[in-house]
Amino acid sequence: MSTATAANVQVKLPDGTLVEHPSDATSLDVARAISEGLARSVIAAEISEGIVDAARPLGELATDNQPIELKLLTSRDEAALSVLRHSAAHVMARAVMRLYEGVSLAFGPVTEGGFYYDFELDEKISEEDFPKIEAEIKKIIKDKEPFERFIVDRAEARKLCDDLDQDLKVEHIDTGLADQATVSFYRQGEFIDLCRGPHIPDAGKIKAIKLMSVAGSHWKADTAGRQLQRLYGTAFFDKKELKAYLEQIEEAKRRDHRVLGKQHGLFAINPEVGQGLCLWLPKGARVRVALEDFLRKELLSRGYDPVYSPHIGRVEMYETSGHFPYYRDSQFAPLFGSEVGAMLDAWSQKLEQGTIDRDGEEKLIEAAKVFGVELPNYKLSAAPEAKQNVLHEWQLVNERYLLKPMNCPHHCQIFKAQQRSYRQLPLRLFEFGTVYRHEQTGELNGMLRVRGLTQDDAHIFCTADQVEHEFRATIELTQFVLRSVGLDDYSVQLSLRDPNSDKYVGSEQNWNQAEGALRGVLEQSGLTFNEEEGEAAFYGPKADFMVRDCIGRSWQLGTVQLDYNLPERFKLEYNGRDNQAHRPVMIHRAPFGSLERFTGMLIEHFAGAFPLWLSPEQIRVLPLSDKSLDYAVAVAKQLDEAGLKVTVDSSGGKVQAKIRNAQLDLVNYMAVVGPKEAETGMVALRDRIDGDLGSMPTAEAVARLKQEIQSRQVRQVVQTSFAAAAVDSDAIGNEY
RNA sequence: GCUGCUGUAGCUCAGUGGUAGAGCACUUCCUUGGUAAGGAAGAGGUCAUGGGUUCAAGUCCCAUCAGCAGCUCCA
Repeated sequence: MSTATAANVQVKLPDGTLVEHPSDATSLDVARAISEGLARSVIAAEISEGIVDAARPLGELATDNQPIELKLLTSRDEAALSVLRHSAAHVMARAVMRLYEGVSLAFGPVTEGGFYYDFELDEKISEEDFPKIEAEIKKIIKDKEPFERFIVDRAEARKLCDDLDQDLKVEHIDTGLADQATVSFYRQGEFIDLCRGPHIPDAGKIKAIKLMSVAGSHWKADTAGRQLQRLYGTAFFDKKELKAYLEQIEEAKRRDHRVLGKQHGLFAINPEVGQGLCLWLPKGARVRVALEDFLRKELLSRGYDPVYSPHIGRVEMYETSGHFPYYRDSQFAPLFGSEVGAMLDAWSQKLEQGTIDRDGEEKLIEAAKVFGVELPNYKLSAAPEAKQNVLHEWQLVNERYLLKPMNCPHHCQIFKAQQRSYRQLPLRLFEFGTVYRHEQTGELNGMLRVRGLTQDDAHIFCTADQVEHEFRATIELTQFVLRSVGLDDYSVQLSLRDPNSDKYVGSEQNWNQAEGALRGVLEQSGLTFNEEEGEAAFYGPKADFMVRDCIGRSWQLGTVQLDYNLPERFKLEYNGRDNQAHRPVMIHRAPFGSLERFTGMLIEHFAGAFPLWLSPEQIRVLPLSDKSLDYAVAVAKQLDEAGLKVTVDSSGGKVQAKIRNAQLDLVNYMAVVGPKEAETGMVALRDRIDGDLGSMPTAEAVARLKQEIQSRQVRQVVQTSFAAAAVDSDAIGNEY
């Protein structure tokens, strides 16, 4: 029985104590009743419905007669950082509006590392303007004005935004918020913004804030829509955390795989070869070979069969799979057996888009004749679809090829190439398959996003009963692979379809079955995973591994995808125990994702200093002087025969210089050899991390290195961690 | 693809409309050494490409190409 009256509310604190306050009291009052110091440090409050302003009257928060379960959030709570940052976005927007004329506000949400606010204004903001904006921000913070929340109905809100000349907000009230009866605003001094909140009690809580960058963006993410300016910033509860964050950014820059890749001769991309086409230089290729050999051996021992497929395939096959029409814009244009092919292709597309008239068609028919192509069945009066069919008939006979954009259709054809029995299932086909995708120029990024990439691809064909076991096995394989390269911090994102979108193919039943199977295995696995609607591939749900590297950045690496659709489209069948034809289920999986992206990520993760088993140069022999060069070469031969990646430094300098160069080249071990070693058949081993290890027989050095390689030991030169950096930006939704 | 910024020696970068620069790397010579830089000399440039303005363009303007950041996208 609650003792709360209409004028009082009961509050239950996390330790279980019950306190009673007047219903117009706020979380700040609750804190004040405990201690003044707590009241000063309260940022926001958490109740069962989510995070709310510490300044909200408790009476508004009570849903029924039950006590409010209230947790006071201070700077120590992770969720409080998002509240702070969103409030910082308001402060920044306020400063910008004070300094510039005609600022139209868009959205100002929290991001992983900070916050941004999108503005529409005529004047271009540049980084040179940051000091004056930051100065204005400091003034606002110094005034310690409170954030005040108020609620109005939609019509009133629309008028308020209109009066404030905030046309983007007006548009949003008319469209995005059309179903809301009332909306909330926050006022801070002269600054009023349509906002769901929550906010910090006053701007004085922002102890460290910095503008980071300015960039273009689009209103509601529509590239055809209005162009906005996006101002990025970050904020923290104290200056030390900001400093640590800025250091992390610097560290990330130092680890940039494009810089390290060039510096250490790992890979190159140049415009003469083509945008997004990666050249693996010898040292980078050695890393790749180590990864490939490792995975190939592992897959062979786990019941996979190696296969190979060509780099091009007929367009019709990709039409069957559904990829060709779906990804038309991000594929390289089809290759044609005849020059007229491209013309017919463009012709067909114009028919589809309705961008051709009778005159144009007649010209094209004439042009086709010039190429010797007669189209007697092409009737000008026919429907566009019928005309397309005529063109398509010609295209069927006169082959069109696509640079292979994915391996799945080929592997489906390999499944089909032989009669299949349930006894052969699961059939696991793997290939380091190189595929080509015409990614937009703006997407390209070193090795991380390229136009030609090699997937460590495999497709498992199995019965519905085997799905769960196979899915579990691929999850385990991925975990094993990640562990082997020293990546231990990861979670899984389960990507599901958006039931309201028409982007997805296949039956409702198949989708439910597939999604249920993935969820079930993940639940049993004990892995932490989150579900994302609308992130699935068009043919099936997927589980992606989100991996955190050693400086706290998150990467999407390995993927496992379930697919009931391609087997259907390719009419794949196996003969069951019942002697009936059955349709197999298909699992797509790639623990690395692509060799390019994975290697690029590893370069950044290890800052270019690969663990011994992946290292392109495991040991370098350093002769003390030319007098010891012959012995050095003999030692190198011994190391090479033992299977180690070894080089000799035959340059003329002093051994100190050779050591320095080897250290800078990130060679794992150095074998210093002089007259003393030559006499006794020894090497003076030096570790790049621990330094001089003393003299030992060459065989002992070999054994030591072989052991480290075999155990795939990961010894990082640089181990850094930045606790303060990342915030889960989904943890709080401050935008409508 | 869109917006903005950038493009000078192999690399990192200086360079005021008036003779193209530095450090590292490279080549040659000297030095022959014991755990993070020995010394000297030399070579290396269509200043991204194409136009334009100007007596004169690496420098100012335009276009193209490429890179970077962000947006959008990622089978």
